[in-house]
Amino acid sequence: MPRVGLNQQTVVREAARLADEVGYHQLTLAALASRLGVALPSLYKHVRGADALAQKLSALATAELATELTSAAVGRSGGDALRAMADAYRDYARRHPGRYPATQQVPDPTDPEHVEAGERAVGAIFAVLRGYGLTGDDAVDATRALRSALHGFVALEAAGGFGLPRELDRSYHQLVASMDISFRSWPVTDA
Amino acid sequence: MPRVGLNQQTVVREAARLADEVGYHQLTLAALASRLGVALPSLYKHVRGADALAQKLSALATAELATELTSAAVGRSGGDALRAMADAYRDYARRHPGRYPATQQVPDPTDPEHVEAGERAVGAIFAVLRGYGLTGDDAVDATRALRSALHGFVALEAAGGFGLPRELDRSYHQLVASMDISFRSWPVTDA
DNA sequence: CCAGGTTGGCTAAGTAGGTTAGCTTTACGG
DNA sequence: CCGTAAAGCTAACCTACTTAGCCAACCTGG
Repeated sequence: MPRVGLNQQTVVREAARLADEVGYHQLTLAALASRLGVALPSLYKHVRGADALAQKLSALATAELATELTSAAVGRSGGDALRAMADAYRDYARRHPGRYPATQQVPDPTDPEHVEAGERAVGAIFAVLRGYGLTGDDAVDATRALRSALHGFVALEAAGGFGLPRELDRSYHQLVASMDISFRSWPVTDA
Repeated sequence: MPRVGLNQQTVVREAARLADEVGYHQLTLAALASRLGVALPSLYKHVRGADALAQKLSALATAELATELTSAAVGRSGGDALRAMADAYRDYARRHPGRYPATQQVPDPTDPEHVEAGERAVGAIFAVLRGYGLTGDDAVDATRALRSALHGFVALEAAGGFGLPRELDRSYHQLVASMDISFRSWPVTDA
């Protein structure tokens, strides 16, 4: 039996590729093993099981997303940064339909890289909002609002929840523009 | 073998209850059958399988949500209606953590009740936005924006994606208030 | 250069969930 | 009160995940 030479990184990377092809929920250890040219139980030498693989995939995708959000915003500020980051967010979700859902898994506290990736992602959003002069509780609320809007749109779009795919770009731009306006006069109520 | 006297409605209703208790993804035909006091394959006399059950559950939950959204908005208009509907939306998702995810499934075109429920739900949102003077493409964009914001928040909240659950009410109210402001000056860009 | 030990691969076997086939028996309508 | 539609059953099989335990390939040190 010739060795294939896998390690955890190659396994998780291939899982990401496979997920993008067949969909997050169709990612299966059996398919992954056959793709890697190995019998299914061999995967257990590299990942502790299906749940652990999903967690590692989440760490990978979250790190990628954080990086793309960060670099989209670099050198910009205000509405400019917001639009660039929002476009990068949706773009990532569409280019990686299998990885994106993994980013919604809450980071495994025992995996420092995962935790760091999560912090980097929300940190990128936080930084953009600081450009609007938002800090403290206001920044927390605004971050949650922005994450909600972006994730909600992207999730509904991916699920086909908007019916006909026509004019989705325009709808998204309106949504982002409306958040821009809101952030300029945040907080929007004194509650 | 005494008959239990099931029919499709009782099966789907019990599935909804079970889903709320154990979670949407933990809903299993085996658990449902044992809950109904029946052997697993007997369920196939009432639903065509696990996928069909999920679809019927979606129809049920969508209809419930549509009804609650509609009655929250009745007799109100503008920001008042928006806030009432938004509260009803989040409230439904929290009271029914197992049914809510089912509402995101796109309606089965071959199930008239399901289709009607979906139309009623987005119709309720549409009606509130007409109170802002929005029609045509603007109303489409605004509806998508509102659905994105509400679903995004509720999904992230349910997933524990916001970290500590502190001050979530305040964050939600800010989000809704910001949408209210945006809708008053919609469209928000001429793109 | 070969002798270990480590480890990556394997097969076999078991669990859980879903599905189909086909039988039995209840319950109801004529 | 008989015949039949259908509600329930058991048995069997498929896919997916997991664990146990074996074997061989690779690396390292003597």
